[in-house]
Amino acid sequence: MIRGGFNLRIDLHDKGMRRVVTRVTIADVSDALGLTKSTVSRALNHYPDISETTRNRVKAMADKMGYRPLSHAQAIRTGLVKSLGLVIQMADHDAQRPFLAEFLAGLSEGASVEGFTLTIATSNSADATVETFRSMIRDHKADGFILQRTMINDRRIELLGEEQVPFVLFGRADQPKDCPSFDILGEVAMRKAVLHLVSLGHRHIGFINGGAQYTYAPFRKAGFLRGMQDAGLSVDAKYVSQDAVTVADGEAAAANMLSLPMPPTAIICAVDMAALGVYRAAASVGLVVGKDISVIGYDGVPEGAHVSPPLSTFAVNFKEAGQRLSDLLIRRIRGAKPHDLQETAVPKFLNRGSTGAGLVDPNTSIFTKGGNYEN
Amino acid sequence: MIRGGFNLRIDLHDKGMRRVVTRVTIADVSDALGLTKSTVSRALNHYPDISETTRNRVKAMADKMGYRPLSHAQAIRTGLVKSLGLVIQMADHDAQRPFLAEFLAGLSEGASVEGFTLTIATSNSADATVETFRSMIRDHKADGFILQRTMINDRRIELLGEEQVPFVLFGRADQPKDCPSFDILGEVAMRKAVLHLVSLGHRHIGFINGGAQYTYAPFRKAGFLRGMQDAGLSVDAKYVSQDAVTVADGEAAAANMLSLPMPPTAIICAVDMAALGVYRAAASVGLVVGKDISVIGYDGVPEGAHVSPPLSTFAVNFKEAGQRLSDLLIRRIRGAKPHDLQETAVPKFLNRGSTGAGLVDPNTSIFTKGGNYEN
DNA sequence: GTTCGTTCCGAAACCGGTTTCGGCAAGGGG
DNA sequence: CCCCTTGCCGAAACCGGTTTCGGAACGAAC
Repeated sequence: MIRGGFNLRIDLHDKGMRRVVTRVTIADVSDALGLTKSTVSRALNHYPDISETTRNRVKAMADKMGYRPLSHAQAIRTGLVKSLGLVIQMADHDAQRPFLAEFLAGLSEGASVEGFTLTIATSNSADATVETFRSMIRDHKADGFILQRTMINDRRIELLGEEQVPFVLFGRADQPKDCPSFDILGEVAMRKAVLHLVSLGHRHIGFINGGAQYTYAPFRKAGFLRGMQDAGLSVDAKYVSQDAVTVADGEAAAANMLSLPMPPTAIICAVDMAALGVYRAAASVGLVVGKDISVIGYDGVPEGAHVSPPLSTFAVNFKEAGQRLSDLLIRRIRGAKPHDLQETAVPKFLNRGSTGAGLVDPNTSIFTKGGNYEN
Repeated sequence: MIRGGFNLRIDLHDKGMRRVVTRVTIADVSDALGLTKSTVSRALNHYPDISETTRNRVKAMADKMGYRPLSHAQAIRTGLVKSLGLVIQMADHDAQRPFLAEFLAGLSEGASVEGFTLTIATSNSADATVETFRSMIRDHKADGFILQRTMINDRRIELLGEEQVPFVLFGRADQPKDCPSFDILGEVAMRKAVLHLVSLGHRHIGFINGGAQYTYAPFRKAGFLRGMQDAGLSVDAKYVSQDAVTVADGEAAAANMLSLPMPPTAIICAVDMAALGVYRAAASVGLVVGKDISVIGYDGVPEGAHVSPPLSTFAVNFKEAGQRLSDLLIRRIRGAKPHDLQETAVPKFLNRGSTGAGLVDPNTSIFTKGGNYEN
């Protein structure tokens, strides 16, 4: 069996003399200084029993010689591979897919700041996802994991909890598990959407919620209800629909609402793809979006910018999310308490033209109370 | 400094006795068999100096005990970390972004079959990309790299060549460097697009090429020219445009062509985003796509399915591409010759409605010769 | 002038594997 | 019967780091 790897290279300097060029190791550094490996190691790892003078000499020599510890060599003793794991579960309706690149960019940036890398895997089903996690944990491919698309009764949380592996959620856990997390406050967006429509004169507002298995759904619905309440409007169950994540889902749900005796003049969707379905339902009954009916989505998918009129929606900053998640996870790996590792952000409203005046004179203010959902 | 990592866990079995559960190592296996570590290692790694009997005993015991070698422990001796590297350079116009998930899925699948994982990083510029590669090579984060979006005079190829690091191209190299690669034959698609339009009666066909810095551009243009030649049509330089990768680029290029004395009745775009720009240019001069003017794109971006009429285009199977690339790269890492590691595939035409009859009676055949571009 | 406590570093074990080297036993040829 | 392969495995070094342990040197306290 031949020695592989490209850190062992042949150099053709010295008049054709083949010379094996190997990387500079900790022993090279210690030899150059007349110290031992252990001293150099401790000096570089901030052990307290190394004098400041020695530490400085070591540091100087180390980067003069271009020494960089090999993370997988460190790993075998420390148990830390300096890598963050991400398992991407493929789903056709996944609205996050267009943003995967940005999300990864954020994760990667956040990780590289602390010298971590990103190890990713994909899977095709929930079962496969759990198996992939098991395998990555068993082989210690990462020191911790990022879980996107938090679900209700999430098996990943269960598994990682049992195995005592650090993780961080993109989203919020349904149970009060006190998990490290970063979440976008969809409820704030949904409430804003309601108030925006109300200010345009709408009074009959429908709501099409997203995937029922995700924890975001109850939050977004709560935001919608809160907005309606703040506007002093009552909510009829017929104007509220569930579990629409695709264009077809959205179209069906909207077709239903639009066939009611008193159809809504505006529809808010918890996900953009459903909102694009509303466009189709509207078109098929001869309604012009932005005029006869107002639509507001959530996610900021690129398709929304190319329909007519462009879909007003709430854009999520996935790059920032990724960056924050990496940071939180690394701190978790280093021992921080979950309670100190919970952050949230607010999505940005993109007012692009799919909303128009409602039936009521916009000047008729009906606001009765404030509420703490603002921002 | 405290021992980190989650492979060292506390188990609370045995009536509250805290017991340290450590993973099963090669020494555990050899002890259980009364053999030495070295024998077990060689047995599992197909060394020829181990008897078949012993090898079978070792294998049986190893998976009875659930032994799995730690890849980073192996790495320090073998120099192989069993990981494939991918550096994603972010660019606003990147048409591959919507397909990143599929691409990663393919890469991940292809990698995991051989026990490899995927290590990814992102960068914001060409310079940053090169620096990221340098850093990943220096720290040996991967045994080889996948290079997507092959460019003309690609600095990544240069660097990886110098450093003698295995890599594989998604696309073809401009110079005859004999690199391992997987590529989609855009030229076949472009030729098909021409012949399709010609069969509909079009005689004045414009071509808007994609990013000039990418190696795909000359190929796609060649395919267009070949199609025109095969159809016996001459090509006027005014009907050929370069370097359009965004909607705005495509719109500008199309506006130009449409303002010519004899505007084209059909336009082929090397990238979908440019084709979406053609839609806009057409609309602004009152032309209806699919009727007054035909448009064909390339890539299969999701936005194309949501415009009206849906954009006819060529879809690339990114998942397959990723899977093939992983396979080729792993074989390269294991020593296969670059010459044996070159594959291609053909994109699939999605005839969705953005093309219509041209000015000439479709029954008037003008085909004179075949050519070897078919498929 | 001991004794004791610090400060700081070296020696050596260790992590979990792989690889080299050598040697024992069995078998074949002379 | 001896020698020389050949097959097969053990012993030990090795990979590049980290961590434990112990002790030398020094100053302060008694």
